[in-house]
Amino acid sequence: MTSFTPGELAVMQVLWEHGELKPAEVQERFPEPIKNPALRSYLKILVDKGHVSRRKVGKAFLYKAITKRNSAERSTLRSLIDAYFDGSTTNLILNLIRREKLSESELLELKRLADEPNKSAAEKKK
Amino acid sequence: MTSFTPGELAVMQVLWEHGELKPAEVQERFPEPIKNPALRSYLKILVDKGHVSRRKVGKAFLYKAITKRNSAERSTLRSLIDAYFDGSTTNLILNLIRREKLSESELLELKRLADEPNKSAAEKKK
DNA sequence: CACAATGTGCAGACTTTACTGCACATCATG
DNA sequence: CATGATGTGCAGTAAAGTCTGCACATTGTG
Repeated sequence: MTSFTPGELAVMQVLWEHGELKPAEVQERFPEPIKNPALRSYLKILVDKGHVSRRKVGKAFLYKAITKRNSAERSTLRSLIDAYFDGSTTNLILNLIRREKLSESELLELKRLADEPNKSAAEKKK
Repeated sequence: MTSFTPGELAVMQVLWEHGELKPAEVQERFPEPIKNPALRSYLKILVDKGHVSRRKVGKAFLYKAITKRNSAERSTLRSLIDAYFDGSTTNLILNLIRREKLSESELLELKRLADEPNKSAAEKKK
């Protein structure tokens, strides 16, 4: 059950996007201003929990995400669906479609996917 | 920005589903076993935050959700979409459709909705 | 009235998150 | 080798979230 606090998630986002970084580099790319020690505190927590690895390069450490973005995304979606959509992904999809005004191309894409579910499933891993 | 802690959310779920309840009734319907004082502690927090109202009936209080399920659902979805789908609801929809194997009837419902977006959009607002 | 059953108010304790501060380590370079 | 820039380790504070304990209030029934 992969779940992150807001602070942890923000750090993971940066690492997912940029790969292997030093603390100061994560700090620069952080969505809001954050002090270096605060940022390092998050990194330590994530390393302790096993979501991030680090290796020494020169005098500093490089940090890298171990937990994949896709995995975190799925487990977050899972709990949202359980909490609000009776555990049914289809309920969520229908709800979103009803709520959203989709552009022409988006509708076409949807119809294409709806028409060819097996094909899209097959090409998931290329 | 409506957001709940796990404990608060569990209480809200019970109230959303069952309407107006006494603490002991919420306790009975709670997803896991929970002691009465712990449960009441959650109720108090939710009342203090304005998400739940209560009124005295006999010697006890009846608790009722003020914040609507729909509203909490939306703001949770919003942060999930911002965190994992570039802020695009359509990205989420496409991702879900690609990931999910849908049944025949679900596909038909999807196609129907995709074909008549204006109708469903029109009857929502106004 | 007495009393058990049911409920309430409230003061906490314990845990997890979120952050701060500072002394010490490494290293290029003048 | 002295120094300043850059990093690290670690202790500690503060606030939020979770949960407990217990004294007191209300009500139905004998």
